[in-house]
Amino acid sequence: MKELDINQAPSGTEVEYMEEDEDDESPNGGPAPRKKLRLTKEQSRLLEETFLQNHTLNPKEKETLALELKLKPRQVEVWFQNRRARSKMKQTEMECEYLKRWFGTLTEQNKKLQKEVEELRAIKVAAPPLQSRHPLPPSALTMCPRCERVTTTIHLDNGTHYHHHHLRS
DNA sequence: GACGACTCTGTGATTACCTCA
DNA sequence: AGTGAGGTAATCACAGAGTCG
Repeated sequence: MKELDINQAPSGTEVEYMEEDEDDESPNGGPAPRKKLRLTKEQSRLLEETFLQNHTLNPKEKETLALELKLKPRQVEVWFQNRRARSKMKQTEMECEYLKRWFGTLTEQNKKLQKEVEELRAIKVAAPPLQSRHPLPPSALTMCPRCERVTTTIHLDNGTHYHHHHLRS
């Protein structure tokens, strides 16, 4: 496993520590609490800019960028790992939100279609003699291009035909 | 207002494990 | 088959901002 102390920034860096304490050990001799490094705005900006161009770095690019940022290559590597992971998580969250909304509209559509099915059933029950003389072929159930609803075409004796919901409206 | 305790969020770092050359 | 490099996923740890009594 990689055994690098990445909490120890190279001397003379612009890395901001929250408090100045260069010791590796606490006064009582125990292990020093892990300090959290914060990148400067400029470091973050350059990292971000590089990330937008390419989400992964080859060893040469990593080395060059680390030199430019006055960070260890390992720190640059970690930054890119985290950046990839977190942008993927953000993307997944956005997709999740999208699917939720899509589910909502599909549910709405489903409700409307169920209602239409009920209406069609009602028509079928209300007009059995007409249907018995002129049984509806399956092709009579079509999508109306005008209102984008499922329609039943009703054929009359004089040759005209109507869509049921046009008659009702 | 200012304070301290607490919570939340963002992010640097670590670890375990996986994949591939 | 074994190995090392580099990736992801999960998690830890800390800083800083926000909130509240």
